[in-house]
Amino acid sequence: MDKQLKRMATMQRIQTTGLEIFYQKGYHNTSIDDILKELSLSKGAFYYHFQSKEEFFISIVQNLLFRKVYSSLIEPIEGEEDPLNKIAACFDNALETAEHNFLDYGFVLSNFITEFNGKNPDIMNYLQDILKVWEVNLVTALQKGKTDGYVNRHVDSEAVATYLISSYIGIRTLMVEGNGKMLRYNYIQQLRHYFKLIEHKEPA
Amino acid sequence: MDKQLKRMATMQRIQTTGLEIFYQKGYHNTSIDDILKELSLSKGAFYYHFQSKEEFFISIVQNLLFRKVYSSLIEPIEGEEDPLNKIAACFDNALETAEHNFLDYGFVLSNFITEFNGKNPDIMNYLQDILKVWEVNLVTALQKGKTDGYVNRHVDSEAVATYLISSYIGIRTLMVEGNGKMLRYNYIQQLRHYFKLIEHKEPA
DNA sequence: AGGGTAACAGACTTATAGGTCTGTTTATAG
DNA sequence: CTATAAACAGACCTATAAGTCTGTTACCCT
Repeated sequence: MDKQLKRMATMQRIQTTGLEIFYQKGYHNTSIDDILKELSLSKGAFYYHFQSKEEFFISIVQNLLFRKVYSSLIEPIEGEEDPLNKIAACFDNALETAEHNFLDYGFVLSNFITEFNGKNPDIMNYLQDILKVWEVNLVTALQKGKTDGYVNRHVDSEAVATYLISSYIGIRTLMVEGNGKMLRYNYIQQLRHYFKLIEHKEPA
Repeated sequence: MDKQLKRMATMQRIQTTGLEIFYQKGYHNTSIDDILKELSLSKGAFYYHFQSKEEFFISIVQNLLFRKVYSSLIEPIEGEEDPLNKIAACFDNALETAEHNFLDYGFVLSNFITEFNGKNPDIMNYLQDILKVWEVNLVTALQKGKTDGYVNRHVDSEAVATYLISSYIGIRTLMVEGNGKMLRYNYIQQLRHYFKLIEHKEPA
């Protein structure tokens, strides 16, 4: 009984620091030993729990990465009214977290997408699934915003979602260079500016 | 006399296919042998011309990468009137090129920034220099647009530039997943939408 | 024409990284 | 308490990749 728990605990431990180091150094630039060293674990332990480096990474994507993106970028918007303000607040919040990281490595998801594109279609699918969920959720929120009178009925929800995701991925990529505060401020300013165009306007 | 030319030609050859493969597979995932194999050249040739893999990569960044970004994203806007339309056309053009690549690997510059962030400050500087040139050029174009009566005087040029670069980096990252046509269409649509807000409005 | 050097070939060295395998510890069941 | 299997340790194997070094070819200069 307790064995199962211990097993899960160890796997979680390895996955957690695995994601951390993969995020910092990239998949190809990280060795299994790098992760094991951090945990003071042995090769035997690792390969007892995971079949290979690739299978290990996929398990991280499905478990930790998805939840990470979901809790920070999807859940805060889901089901809420006034989607535009919610999205802006959610993005601002996520960027604030990034800004206060001493050394920021960008948006985890897009980093991996960049790294695996054209190299590993299998992993790419798992990563793009997360993107899809995000996009669908944004579109749903925008559509709901229309019926609730927050979003102009003439806007193309899918196009807006694409544009939002693009800009977010981009600003997170730019923020790695350091002056995150300025970038965040400018970005949110323009985002809110952009939202003025697509929000519902009361007929005068 | 001719020696010098031959030297330059060979170096160019190695650099060109080097950039190609680094772009496709990433820096850490490409070996010198991968490049040499493509060229049917030997280790001796490579290390005769370049000191190390890193120095080789930096030479590529300074020579080829800068020119690539410059000619496709900076030069078409430089000095032109009506900056907003020019920028939209320029972006659309760049995205069209990407769209028609059978297998797209994203925006070269941001790919490398993602890969080297936190790992090699030296290389990062060279990469960010290119970004800086791009940003400065966009800001200049927007400012000029103000005096020429194309851009609203109240817009924050630097914030707009940041926003533009972000969205472009993001859309290029997204386009790797395949349906580039739809993404490009949606993106440009929203971009032009956004531009309506910051363009100069004639007082009624 | 031939000596000398630039340009290149390719075997070799060394380090690292993914993965295997055998042995040892630990914990639970009977 | 002990047999047994899970959980882990760590030496080992093998492949690859960066970089070195010696030898060879090609071209220029006098």
